[in-house]
Amino acid sequence: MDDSLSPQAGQLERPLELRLTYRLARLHVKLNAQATRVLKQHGGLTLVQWRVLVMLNAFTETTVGQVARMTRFDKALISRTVKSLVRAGLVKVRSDDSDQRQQLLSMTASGARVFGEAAPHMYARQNALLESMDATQREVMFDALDRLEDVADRTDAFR
Amino acid sequence: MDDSLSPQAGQLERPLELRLTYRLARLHVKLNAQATRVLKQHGGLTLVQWRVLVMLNAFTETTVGQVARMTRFDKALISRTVKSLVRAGLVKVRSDDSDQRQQLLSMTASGARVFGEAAPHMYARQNALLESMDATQREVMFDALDRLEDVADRTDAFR
DNA sequence: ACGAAAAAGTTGACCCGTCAACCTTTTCGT
DNA sequence: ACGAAAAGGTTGACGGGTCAACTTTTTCGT
Repeated sequence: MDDSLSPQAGQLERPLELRLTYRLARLHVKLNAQATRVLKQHGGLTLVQWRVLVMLNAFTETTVGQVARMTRFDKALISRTVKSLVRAGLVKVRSDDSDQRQQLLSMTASGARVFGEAAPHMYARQNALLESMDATQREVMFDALDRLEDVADRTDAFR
Repeated sequence: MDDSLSPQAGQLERPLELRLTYRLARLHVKLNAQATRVLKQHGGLTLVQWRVLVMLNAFTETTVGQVARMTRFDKALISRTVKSLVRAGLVKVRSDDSDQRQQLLSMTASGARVFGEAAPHMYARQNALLESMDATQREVMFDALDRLEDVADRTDAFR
Protein backbone atom coordinates (compact mmCIF):
# COMPACT_ATOMS: atom_id res chain seq x y z
CA MET A 1 0.00 0.00 0.00
CA ASP A 2 1.65 3.17 -1.19
CA ASP A 3 0.48 6.07 0.88
CA SER A 4 2.51 8.79 -0.74
CA LEU A 5 -0.13 9.72 -3.27
CA SER A 6 2.29 11.49 -5.58
CA PRO A 7 -0.20 14.25 -6.27
CA GLN A 8 -0.07 16.85 -8.96
CA ALA A 9 -0.06 18.97 -5.87
CA GLY A 10 1.50 22.20 -4.93
CA GLN A 11 -0.86 24.93 -4.03
CA LEU A 12 -2.43 23.90 -0.77
CA GLU A 13 -2.73 27.31 0.83
CA ARG A 14 -0.91 25.83 3.74
CA PRO A 15 0.64 22.40 3.58
CA LEU A 16 -1.61 19.90 5.24
CA GLU A 17 0.95 18.82 7.77
CA LEU A 18 1.20 22.37 9.03
CA ARG A 19 -2.47 22.87 9.52
CA LEU A 20 -3.03 22.98 13.18
CA THR A 21 -6.65 21.97 13.18
CA TYR A 22 -5.96 19.11 10.85
CA ARG A 23 -3.11 17.80 12.92
CA LEU A 24 -5.04 18.13 16.14
CA ALA A 25 -8.03 16.35 14.71
CA ARG A 26 -5.84 13.52 13.51
CA LEU A 27 -4.09 13.19 16.83
CA HIS A 28 -7.34 13.30 18.69
CA VAL A 29 -8.73 10.46 16.62
CA LYS A 30 -5.66 8.36 17.24
CA LEU A 31 -5.65 9.01 20.96
CA ASN A 32 -9.29 8.13 21.26
CA ALA A 33 -8.80 4.95 19.34
CA GLN A 34 -5.89 4.03 21.55
CA ALA A 35 -7.79 4.72 24.75
CA THR A 36 -10.72 2.71 23.48
CA ARG A 37 -8.46 -0.22 22.70
CA VAL A 38 -6.83 -0.12 26.14
CA LEU A 39 -10.18 0.04 27.88
CA LYS A 40 -11.58 -2.81 25.88
CA GLN A 41 -8.70 -5.00 26.93
CA HIS A 42 -8.93 -4.13 30.60
CA GLY A 43 -12.44 -4.28 31.88
CA GLY A 44 -14.47 -3.37 28.84
CA LEU A 45 -15.49 0.17 29.73
CA THR A 46 -16.30 2.65 27.02
CA LEU A 47 -14.38 5.89 26.92
CA VAL A 48 -17.24 7.95 28.27
CA GLN A 49 -17.89 5.44 31.03
CA TRP A 50 -14.24 5.67 31.94
CA ARG A 51 -14.33 9.43 32.11
CA VAL A 52 -17.35 9.36 34.34
CA LEU A 53 -15.68 6.89 36.67
CA VAL A 54 -12.56 9.05 36.79
CA MET A 55 -14.75 11.83 38.09
CA LEU A 56 -16.51 9.61 40.59
CA ASN A 57 -13.16 8.37 41.75
CA ALA A 58 -11.89 11.89 42.33
CA PHE A 59 -15.02 13.41 43.80
CA THR A 60 -16.59 10.69 45.81
CA GLU A 61 -20.17 11.89 45.58
CA THR A 62 -21.13 14.04 42.69
CA THR A 63 -23.98 14.71 40.28
CA VAL A 64 -24.71 14.34 36.59
CA GLY A 65 -24.46 18.05 36.06
CA GLN A 66 -21.13 18.37 37.81
CA VAL A 67 -19.65 15.54 35.80
CA ALA A 68 -20.94 17.10 32.62
CA ARG A 69 -19.37 20.45 33.43
CA MET A 70 -16.08 18.94 34.47
CA THR A 71 -15.68 16.64 31.50
CA ARG A 72 -17.27 19.18 29.11
CA PHE A 73 -19.44 16.45 27.77
CA ASP A 74 -23.07 17.09 27.04
CA LYS A 75 -25.29 16.37 30.01
CA ALA A 76 -27.49 14.22 27.82
CA LEU A 77 -24.52 12.01 27.14
CA ILE A 78 -23.59 11.86 30.81
CA SER A 79 -27.14 11.08 31.78
CA ARG A 80 -27.29 8.12 29.45
CA THR A 81 -23.83 6.93 30.38
CA VAL A 82 -24.65 7.02 34.07
CA LYS A 83 -27.72 4.96 33.36
CA SER A 84 -25.61 2.38 31.60
CA LEU A 85 -23.21 2.31 34.52
CA VAL A 86 -26.04 1.88 36.99
CA ARG A 87 -27.48 -0.90 34.87
CA ALA A 88 -24.08 -2.56 34.87
CA GLY A 89 -23.91 -2.27 38.64
CA LEU A 90 -20.84 -0.06 38.62
CA VAL A 91 -22.45 3.09 39.93
CA LYS A 92 -25.12 3.71 42.52
CA VAL A 93 -27.44 6.59 43.03
CA ARG A 94 -28.63 8.25 46.21
CA SER A 95 -31.23 10.97 46.26
CA ASP A 96 -30.20 14.23 47.82
CA ASP A 97 -32.61 15.30 50.53
CA SER A 98 -31.59 18.92 50.34
CA ASP A 99 -32.27 19.15 46.61
CA GLN A 100 -34.80 16.85 45.07
CA ARG A 101 -33.73 17.70 41.54
CA GLN A 102 -30.39 16.05 41.71
CA GLN A 103 -29.04 12.67 42.61
CA LEU A 104 -25.70 11.87 44.16
CA LEU A 105 -23.62 9.36 42.28
CA SER A 106 -20.93 7.10 43.58
CA MET A 107 -19.09 3.99 42.55
CA THR A 108 -20.15 0.61 43.81
CA ALA A 109 -17.62 -1.91 45.00
CA SER A 110 -17.57 -3.62 41.67
CA GLY A 111 -17.36 -0.25 39.97
CA ALA A 112 -14.24 0.46 41.96
CA ARG A 113 -12.88 -2.95 41.01
CA VAL A 114 -13.38 -2.39 37.29
CA PHE A 115 -11.99 1.08 37.58
CA GLY A 116 -8.98 -0.24 39.46
CA GLU A 117 -8.36 -2.73 36.74
CA ALA A 118 -8.29 -0.19 33.94
CA ALA A 119 -6.64 2.66 35.80
CA PRO A 120 -3.01 1.52 35.85
CA HIS A 121 -3.02 1.01 32.13
CA MET A 122 -4.72 4.27 31.42
CA TYR A 123 -2.36 6.17 33.67
CA ALA A 124 0.64 4.40 32.20
CA ARG A 125 -0.57 5.54 28.83
CA GLN A 126 -1.03 9.09 30.01
CA ASN A 127 2.50 9.04 31.37
CA ALA A 128 3.93 7.57 28.21
CA LEU A 129 2.39 10.43 26.31
CA LEU A 130 3.79 13.05 28.63
CA GLU A 131 7.17 11.40 28.71
CA SER A 132 7.48 11.69 24.97
CA MET A 133 8.20 15.34 25.70
CA ASP A 134 10.78 16.92 27.94
CA ALA A 135 9.92 19.44 30.63
CA THR A 136 10.21 22.58 28.56
CA GLN A 137 8.37 21.01 25.69
CA ARG A 138 5.57 20.13 28.03
CA GLU A 139 5.41 23.62 29.36
CA VAL A 140 5.28 25.15 25.90
CA MET A 141 2.66 22.62 24.91
CA PHE A 142 0.29 23.39 27.75
CA ASP A 143 0.79 27.07 27.27
CA ALA A 144 -0.03 26.69 23.61
CA LEU A 145 -3.11 24.70 24.45
CA ASP A 146 -4.26 27.52 26.68
CA ARG A 147 -3.78 30.11 23.98
CA LEU A 148 -5.45 28.02 21.35
CA GLU A 149 -8.48 27.36 23.46
CA ASP A 150 -8.66 31.05 24.02
CA VAL A 151 -8.65 31.80 20.32
CA ALA A 152 -11.08 28.99 19.67
CA ASP A 153 -13.57 30.57 22.03
CA ARG A 154 -13.58 33.87 20.19
CA THR A 155 -15.04 33.22 16.77
CA ASP A 156 -16.29 36.74 16.66
CA ALA A 157 -13.10 37.81 14.94
CA PHE A 158 -14.37 36.31 11.68
CA ARG A 159 -18.04 37.18 11.76
CA MET B 1 -23.25 30.43 36.91
CA ASP B 2 -20.40 29.44 39.15
CA ASP B 3 -18.19 27.05 37.30
CA SER B 4 -15.59 26.56 39.99
CA LEU B 5 -17.32 23.56 41.50
CA SER B 6 -15.49 23.86 44.83
CA PRO B 7 -15.05 20.11 45.04
CA GLN B 8 -14.07 18.02 47.99
CA ALA B 9 -11.31 17.24 45.57
CA GLY B 10 -7.71 16.41 45.92
CA GLN B 11 -6.62 13.06 44.68
CA LEU B 12 -7.02 13.18 40.92
CA GLU B 13 -4.04 11.09 39.95
CA ARG B 14 -3.09 13.92 37.70
CA PRO B 15 -4.89 17.22 37.80
CA LEU B 16 -7.38 17.43 35.00
CA GLU B 17 -5.85 20.49 33.46
CA LEU B 18 -2.59 18.63 33.02
CA ARG B 19 -4.05 15.61 31.32
CA LEU B 20 -2.93 15.80 27.79
CA THR B 21 -5.68 13.70 26.30
CA TYR B 22 -8.29 15.64 28.18
CA ARG B 23 -6.93 18.98 27.07
CA LEU B 24 -6.57 17.88 23.48
CA ALA B 25 -10.08 16.52 23.39
CA ARG B 26 -11.43 19.75 24.78
CA LEU B 27 -9.51 21.87 22.31
CA HIS B 28 -10.56 19.68 19.45
CA VAL B 29 -14.21 20.07 20.36
CA LYS B 30 -13.87 23.82 20.54
CA LEU B 31 -12.04 24.07 17.26
CA ASN B 32 -14.61 21.94 15.51
CA ALA B 33 -17.43 23.97 16.91
CA GLN B 34 -15.73 27.15 15.78
CA ALA B 35 -15.10 25.86 12.28
CA THR B 36 -18.69 24.69 12.03
CA ARG B 37 -19.92 28.11 13.04
CA VAL B 38 -17.71 29.89 10.52
CA LEU B 39 -18.80 27.56 7.74
CA LYS B 40 -22.45 27.96 8.56
CA GLN B 41 -22.13 31.71 8.27
CA HIS B 42 -20.27 31.64 4.98
CA GLY B 43 -21.86 29.32 2.51
CA GLY B 44 -23.37 26.67 4.73
CA LEU B 45 -20.95 23.83 4.13
CA THR B 46 -20.51 21.16 6.75
CA LEU B 47 -17.05 20.53 8.09
CA VAL B 48 -16.58 17.31 6.17
CA GLN B 49 -17.83 18.90 2.97
CA TRP B 50 -15.32 21.67 3.53
CA ARG B 51 -12.47 19.26 3.99
CA VAL B 52 -13.37 17.43 0.83
CA LEU B 53 -13.47 20.68 -1.12
CA VAL B 54 -10.09 21.66 0.28
CA MET B 55 -8.71 18.50 -1.24
CA LEU B 56 -10.45 19.04 -4.54
CA ASN B 57 -9.12 22.54 -4.59
CA ALA B 58 -5.56 21.40 -4.05
CA PHE B 59 -5.59 18.33 -6.29
CA THR B 60 -7.79 19.27 -9.13
CA GLU B 61 -8.92 15.79 -10.05
CA THR B 62 -8.85 13.18 -7.39
CA THR B 63 -10.79 10.18 -6.12
CA VAL B 64 -12.81 9.18 -3.09
CA GLY B 65 -10.06 6.92 -1.87
CA GLN B 66 -7.37 9.55 -2.16
CA VAL B 67 -9.43 12.07 -0.29
CA ALA B 68 -10.13 9.51 2.39
CA ARG B 69 -6.44 8.74 2.83
CA MET B 70 -5.39 12.35 2.84
CA THR B 71 -7.99 13.52 5.30
CA ARG B 72 -7.82 10.30 7.30
CA PHE B 73 -11.55 10.13 7.27
CA ASP B 74 -13.31 6.85 6.71
CA LYS B 75 -13.99 6.21 3.05
CA ALA B 76 -17.62 5.51 3.86
CA LEU B 77 -17.91 9.02 5.20
CA ILE B 78 -16.19 10.50 2.17
CA SER B 79 -18.37 8.50 -0.16
CA ARG B 80 -21.53 9.83 1.42
CA THR B 81 -20.20 13.36 1.64
CA VAL B 82 -19.23 13.38 -2.02
CA LYS B 83 -22.74 12.24 -2.85
CA SER B 84 -24.15 15.13 -0.90
CA LEU B 85 -21.84 17.52 -2.71
CA VAL B 86 -22.84 16.12 -6.08
CA ARG B 87 -26.48 16.40 -5.13
CA ALA B 88 -25.86 20.01 -4.17
CA GLY B 89 -24.19 20.63 -7.51
CA LEU B 90 -20.85 21.57 -6.01
CA VAL B 91 -18.88 18.59 -7.25
CA LYS B 92 -18.95 16.67 -10.48
CA VAL B 93 -17.84 13.18 -11.30
CA ARG B 94 -16.05 11.83 -14.37
CA SER B 95 -15.37 8.17 -14.92
CA ASP B 96 -11.77 7.19 -15.39
CA ASP B 97 -11.28 5.20 -18.56
CA SER B 98 -8.04 3.69 -17.40
CA ASP B 99 -9.58 2.31 -14.21
CA GLN B 100 -13.25 1.56 -14.13
CA ARG B 101 -13.31 1.16 -10.38
CA GLN B 102 -12.72 4.76 -9.57
CA GLN B 103 -14.23 8.07 -10.45
CA LEU B 104 -12.46 11.37 -10.79
CA LEU B 105 -13.90 14.17 -8.72
CA SER B 106 -13.68 17.87 -9.35
CA MET B 107 -15.41 21.04 -8.26
CA THR B 108 -18.08 22.61 -10.38
CA ALA B 109 -18.16 26.33 -10.96
CA SER B 110 -20.66 26.82 -8.19
CA GLY B 111 -18.60 24.54 -5.99
CA ALA B 112 -15.64 26.81 -6.53
CA ARG B 113 -17.80 29.80 -5.76
CA VAL B 114 -19.01 28.40 -2.45
CA PHE B 115 -15.51 27.31 -1.61
CA GLY B 116 -14.17 30.74 -2.45
CA GLU B 117 -16.71 32.30 -0.16
CA ALA B 118 -15.76 30.24 2.83
CA ALA B 119 -12.03 30.01 2.25
CA PRO B 120 -10.87 33.46 3.32
CA HIS B 121 -12.60 33.12 6.64
CA MET B 122 -11.33 29.64 7.22
CA TYR B 123 -7.79 30.61 6.35
CA ALA B 124 -8.01 33.72 8.48
CA ARG B 125 -9.02 31.51 11.31
CA GLN B 126 -6.18 29.11 10.69
CA ASN B 127 -3.78 32.02 10.71
CA ALA B 128 -5.24 33.46 13.87
CA LEU B 129 -4.62 30.15 15.55
CA LEU B 130 -1.04 29.95 14.38
CA GLU B 131 -0.38 33.54 15.25
CA SER B 132 -1.38 32.95 18.82
CA MET B 133 2.00 31.26 19.11
CA ASP B 134 5.45 32.57 18.35
CA ALA B 135 7.86 30.80 16.04
CA THR B 136 9.58 28.61 18.61
CA GLN B 137 6.29 27.71 20.21
CA ARG B 138 5.00 26.63 16.87
CA GLU B 139 8.01 24.51 16.25
CA VAL B 140 7.76 22.82 19.61
CA MET B 141 4.07 22.29 19.06
CA PHE B 142 4.40 20.55 15.74
CA ASP B 143 7.28 18.50 17.02
CA ALA B 144 5.19 17.45 19.98
CA LEU B 145 2.32 16.55 17.71
CA ASP B 146 4.64 14.30 15.75
CA ARG B 147 5.86 12.53 18.85
CA LEU B 148 2.42 12.15 20.31
CA GLU B 149 1.03 10.66 17.13
CA ASP B 150 3.90 8.28 17.22
CA VAL B 151 3.13 7.17 20.75
CA ALA B 152 -0.56 7.02 19.98
CA ASP B 153 0.11 4.53 17.22
CA ARG B 154 1.90 2.10 19.48
CA THR B 155 -0.63 0.84 21.98
CA ASP B 156 1.31 -2.34 22.30
CA ALA B 157 3.26 -0.86 25.18
CA PHE B 158 0.24 -1.41 27.46
CA ARG B 159 -1.07 -4.70 26.24
C1' DA C 1 -3.46 -16.57 -19.08
C1' DC C 2 -5.99 -17.94 -15.09
C1' DG C 3 -7.30 -17.74 -10.40
C1' DA C 4 -6.33 -15.50 -6.03
C1' DA C 5 -5.72 -11.53 -3.81
C1' DA C 6 -6.04 -6.69 -3.44
C1' DA C 7 -8.04 -2.09 -4.36
C1' DA C 8 -12.12 1.24 -5.15
C1' DG C 9 -16.34 2.27 -3.76
C1' DT C 10 -21.17 1.61 -1.77
C1' DT C 11 -24.35 0.35 1.66
C1' DG C 12 -26.47 -0.90 6.18
C1' DA C 13 -26.05 -1.12 11.00
C1' DC C 14 -24.52 0.90 14.81
C1' DC C 15 -22.51 4.08 18.50
C1' DC C 16 -21.11 8.69 19.78
C1' DG C 17 -22.19 13.29 20.69
C1' DT C 18 -25.21 17.47 20.18
C1' DC C 19 -29.37 20.04 20.17
C1' DA C 20 -33.80 21.27 21.46
C1' DA C 21 -37.91 20.38 24.01
C1' DC C 22 -39.64 19.24 28.07
C1' DC C 23 -40.68 18.20 33.24
C1' DT C 24 -39.67 19.00 37.96
C1' DT C 25 -37.63 21.43 41.72
C1' DT C 26 -35.35 25.35 43.52
C1' DT C 27 -34.10 30.19 43.76
C1' DC C 28 -34.89 34.84 43.68
C1' DG C 29 -36.91 39.50 42.95
C1' DT C 30 -40.36 42.30 44.37
C1' DA D 1 -45.09 34.69 49.73
C1' DC D 2 -45.99 34.35 44.88
C1' DG D 3 -44.74 34.04 40.13
C1' DA D 4 -40.89 34.14 36.99
C1' DA D 5 -36.78 32.52 35.95
C1' DA D 6 -33.11 29.36 36.46
C1' DA D 7 -31.02 24.89 37.39
C1' DG D 8 -31.02 19.60 37.30
C1' DG D 9 -32.07 16.00 34.61
C1' DT D 10 -34.38 13.02 30.92
C1' DT D 11 -35.81 12.01 26.39
C1' DG D 12 -36.23 12.02 21.22
C1' DA D 13 -34.33 13.18 16.99
C1' DC D 14 -30.58 13.89 14.21
C1' DG D 15 -25.90 14.27 11.97
C1' DG D 16 -21.12 12.60 12.45
C1' DG D 17 -18.12 8.87 12.16
C1' DT D 18 -16.76 3.77 12.29
C1' DC D 19 -17.07 -1.03 11.11
C1' DA D 20 -18.02 -4.90 8.42
C1' DA D 21 -19.97 -7.00 4.42
C1' DC D 22 -20.35 -6.93 -0.30
C1' DT D 23 -19.72 -5.86 -5.58
C1' DT D 24 -16.91 -4.81 -9.24
C1' DT D 25 -12.60 -4.10 -11.35
C1' DT D 26 -7.68 -4.53 -11.44
C1' DT D 27 -3.22 -6.58 -10.30
C1' DC D 28 -0.09 -10.12 -9.79
C1' DG D 29 2.15 -14.62 -9.07
C1' DT D 30 2.97 -18.83 -11.13
